[in-house]
Amino acid sequence: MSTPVTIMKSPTDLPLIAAQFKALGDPTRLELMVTVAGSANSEACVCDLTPDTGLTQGTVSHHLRILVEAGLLERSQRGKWSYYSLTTAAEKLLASFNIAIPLRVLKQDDC
Amino acid sequence: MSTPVTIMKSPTDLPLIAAQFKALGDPTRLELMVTVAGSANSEACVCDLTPDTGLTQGTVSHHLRILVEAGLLERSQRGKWSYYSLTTAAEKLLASFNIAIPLRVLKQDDC
DNA sequence: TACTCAAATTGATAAATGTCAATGTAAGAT
DNA sequence: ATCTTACATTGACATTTATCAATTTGAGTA
Repeated sequence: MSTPVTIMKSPTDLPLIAAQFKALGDPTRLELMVTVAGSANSEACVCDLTPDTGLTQGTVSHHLRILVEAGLLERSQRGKWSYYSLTTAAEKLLASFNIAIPLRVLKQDDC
Repeated sequence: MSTPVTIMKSPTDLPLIAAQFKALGDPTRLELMVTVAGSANSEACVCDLTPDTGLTQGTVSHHLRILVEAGLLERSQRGKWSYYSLTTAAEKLLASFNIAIPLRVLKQDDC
């Protein structure tokens, strides 16, 4: 009988994980993540995201870039627009915190 | 038949959660958390934690204070020593990331 | 081609952060 | 009472960060 075992991240992973935590450690960026997660098709463009924040478009682009570099958002350009969506890593991460992840993401059976 | 529902944090919680992420977003602090989690009785004193980091004792105390203020560590003084241990919030948080939480913490039935 | 719109990038600046050396504090030991 | 030991705090400093205003890039449009 196999007992459940904790899969432990190797110490090498810690800086990478810390980088993800750091990226989420800014209220604006966490709000961006939540907004993206709650958007139609789980994606949003900069013009959708900017007004909510009360910040400049350039600043929002900057935050989005940080989230992309942390592996939490993906960027896909269609026409003039850049659409940002959660990576699977980010979905798991936010879901484990019960942070505003729409049901669609969690109920994987009917997707 | 009830369908599983995501408990969504209210937007008000986001700054608090961001603060916890921020506290964990430093490699040194994340390493401190892991070391504490892996220590005997899941607690450690500053003198145990300092050498691993390669940092000054004062700096380590500083980081520990930040983790306490974020609600991730608890401090209990016994004699000359200050023992730091994970809060239950921190245990859940790290466990959801499978980060070096000893089995003892996870197998709640035999505690 | 020239124009428009969305987004990225640059440069500047004020604020926050991580770190150390030095000092302060408080509890046990001599 | 004096001395150690463990830890916290302070002050200083270099680096990083969040932000804006302004400019550039790049894709569609007239």
